[in-house]
Amino acid sequence: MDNSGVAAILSKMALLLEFKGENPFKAKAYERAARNIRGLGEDIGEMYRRDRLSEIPGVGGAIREKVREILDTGTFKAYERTAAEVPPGIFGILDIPGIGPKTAKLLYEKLDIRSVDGLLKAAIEHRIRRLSRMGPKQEEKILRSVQRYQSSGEPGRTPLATADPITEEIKEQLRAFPFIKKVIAAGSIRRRKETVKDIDLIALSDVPAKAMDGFLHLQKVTEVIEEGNTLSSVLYDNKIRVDLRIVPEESFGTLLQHFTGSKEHNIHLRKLALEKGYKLNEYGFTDIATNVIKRCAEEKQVYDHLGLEFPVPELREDRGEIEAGMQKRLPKLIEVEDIKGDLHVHSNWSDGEDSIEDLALSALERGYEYIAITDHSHSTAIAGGLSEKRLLEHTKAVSSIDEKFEGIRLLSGTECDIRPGGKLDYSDRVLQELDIVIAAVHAGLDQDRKTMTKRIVSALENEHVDILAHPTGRKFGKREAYDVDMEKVLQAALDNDKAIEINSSPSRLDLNDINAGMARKMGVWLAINTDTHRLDNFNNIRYGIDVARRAWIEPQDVVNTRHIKDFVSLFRIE
DNA sequence: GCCGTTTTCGGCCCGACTGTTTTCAGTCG
Repeated sequence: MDNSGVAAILSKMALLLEFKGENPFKAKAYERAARNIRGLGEDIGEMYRRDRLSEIPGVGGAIREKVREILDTGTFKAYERTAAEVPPGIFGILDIPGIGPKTAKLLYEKLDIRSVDGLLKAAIEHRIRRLSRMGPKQEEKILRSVQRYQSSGEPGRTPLATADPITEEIKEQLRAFPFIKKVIAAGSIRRRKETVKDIDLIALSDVPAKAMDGFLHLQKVTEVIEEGNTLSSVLYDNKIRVDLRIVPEESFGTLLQHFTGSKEHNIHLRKLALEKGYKLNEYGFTDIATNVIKRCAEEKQVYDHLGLEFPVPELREDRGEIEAGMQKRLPKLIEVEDIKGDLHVHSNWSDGEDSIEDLALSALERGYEYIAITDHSHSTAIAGGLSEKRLLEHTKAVSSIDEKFEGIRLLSGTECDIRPGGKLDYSDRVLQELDIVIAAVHAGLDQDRKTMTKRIVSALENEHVDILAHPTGRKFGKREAYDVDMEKVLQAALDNDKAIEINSSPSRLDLNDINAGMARKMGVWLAINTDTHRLDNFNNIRYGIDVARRAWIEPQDVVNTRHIKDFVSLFRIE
């Protein structure tokens, strides 16, 4: 089982403990352990084998034993015992926004509500309002929340690339109001997380009431979820929840810091503040001895006050950035401008829309020094994969077009299928003619972990392969990553001097931030590519860079930050 | 259940908003 599988069971245990009303700190302990395992840059199974589970923060003696049990048996006895005591539908109920463990417990004990459907029925029949602490408004709120939950399938997270334009649209409208001085996105959007639950905005205004009113009446607001003086929350365009907080100028920095999160980062920061004698909240530092409040207009002052180097938002996940900040050893992260070329580009020779000439021109305009034209191989027939004969014609075409362009080097390449048995789609004789060979899995995705791992590793052992593309195959909303031992794959890449791709396509982002972080720690080369199929796809590089930054990646970790001269010598291209 | 440069026991981040409440519990981030 992989890290997220182990974390999922521990999270469910936390929910069960909360539901049962046990010591809330015990539930929190399970949740914390789950979170840290999920965000671990190492394979949990490997840590178990090396007897290093106790190194994980939040994993003490008891949870360590449970993790061992999960890895050995797929579950643990205490969980099975606890889960057997409650109806399985409880997890669905707890998933509904606004319903927490206390409410779920009340509904179960008093009304025998065991599922989301049962909850809906009880709300319609007005049985909920009669319970203590409930009332008509609560009942109505639950009803709406259930209906929204059922109509959207699940509360769901929105891919960052979908949320970005919506955020810009709202910011633009808010900025048009004369009484709003400044609007900035905080939360997971600012941390550039791959998916976001909601859009967090903070705004400066001298007339908060007017600002809030303007927000609540934006044209595409479909529902007001919460309404307050400093904080309101709406459903925007029936798609995504948007929170707006109006903040005073003198505390802007502290508030921005607070609302950027992550929650885990903030908790750690506040503990640190307490150790130094301050209570930290979104308004500033309160000196516990004197009760004097220090507010920060600039975000950096918050970190300065604690003696920390400033961590960019992408780092704020409590994955070591606070410790590194204390030692002033934060990484100097890669930026979009560091990218000098794109190594994964499709032309109209296969399933791309544009000619090689147009791709070259567009890349040149972006200031790139090189791109590799990597059309599909023949197994991917649905994408117009090239036969060996066509590939050789393709290669000739690339070099003749290359001669026409000054200032950019066109590299001949392929995105070559790794067949189910591990063989490549082209013979070595053909592959050796190419400048860049990308290997990738496109079909036969349901192989078991061992077979898939062996398949990919054998491709990495081929001397002509340069890069492994989209290493886990996941696509948002379409399919999960296939089962593969990422640590073994990365080790094979390291042993054979291959690069691993961070695919910037917004539906892929593969590697993700956790796996990319693992690759970086192991010292594996990375390539950040767009997998362009249409000229404007080149812009997606931003999203690959986001992933890389969240993985603490610096320019020197990435092969395509090299200038052309260094790049061709690194890949031994003539 | 975890954790410790005041602690191996007694804490565990902090506040806004809502609804049902005459002072607060539950949920969320």
